Amino acid sequence: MSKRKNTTSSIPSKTPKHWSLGLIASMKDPNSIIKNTEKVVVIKDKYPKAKVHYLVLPHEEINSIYKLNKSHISLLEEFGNIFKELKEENESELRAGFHAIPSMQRMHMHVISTDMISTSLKTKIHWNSFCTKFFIPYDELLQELKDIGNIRKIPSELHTSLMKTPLQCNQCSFKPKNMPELKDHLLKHQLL
DNA sequence: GTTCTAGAAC
DNA sequence: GTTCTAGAAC
Repeated sequence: MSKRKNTTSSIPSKTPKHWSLGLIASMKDPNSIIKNTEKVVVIKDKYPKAKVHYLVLPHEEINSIYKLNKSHISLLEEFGNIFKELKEENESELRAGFHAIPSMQRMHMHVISTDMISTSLKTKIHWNSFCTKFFIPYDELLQELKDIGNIRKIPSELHTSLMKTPLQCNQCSFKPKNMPELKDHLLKHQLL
């Protein structure tokens, strides 16, 4: 047996060329897939920010919510049906929505429980991505698509200010001074 | 999006 | 001295 090291040229890499393509790879990974229908795939978020955290993605190559038009309304209604199914299958209270400025390619809807208890929840940006207006609820996105036929981008200064929003508990009026204090506080809500 | 870690904050 | 945040990653 040769102990020769594997070279990069001899290993077919499963790693995407760029991190922003990671979801497109996960859509094909049987270990990640929760549901797979004609129009959409549901996968587990690789770095869940709460006890329950799924992503719903279309098979259609829609890069982001900013590529949507009125022809996609029926697809979005399918997203709503999937959300309803997931709520029926889970004990936890779930929310569905989209990040105003997503980091990963392929349009995706987050379905996430309100507990926000997870070791992968680490930074203020993580928190503010789900607990400020940076998180666009499913119903609001669908309504905007029906009303004006597309999704309007948020101004970059609004993005900056949302990410700098002081920490605020999503379940009460408590304003933690840092992330460890917030995470400790969230555990107390879980006991009630 | 995450990881790593310098240096700010405590 | 330790905890915590925030910017670079070729």
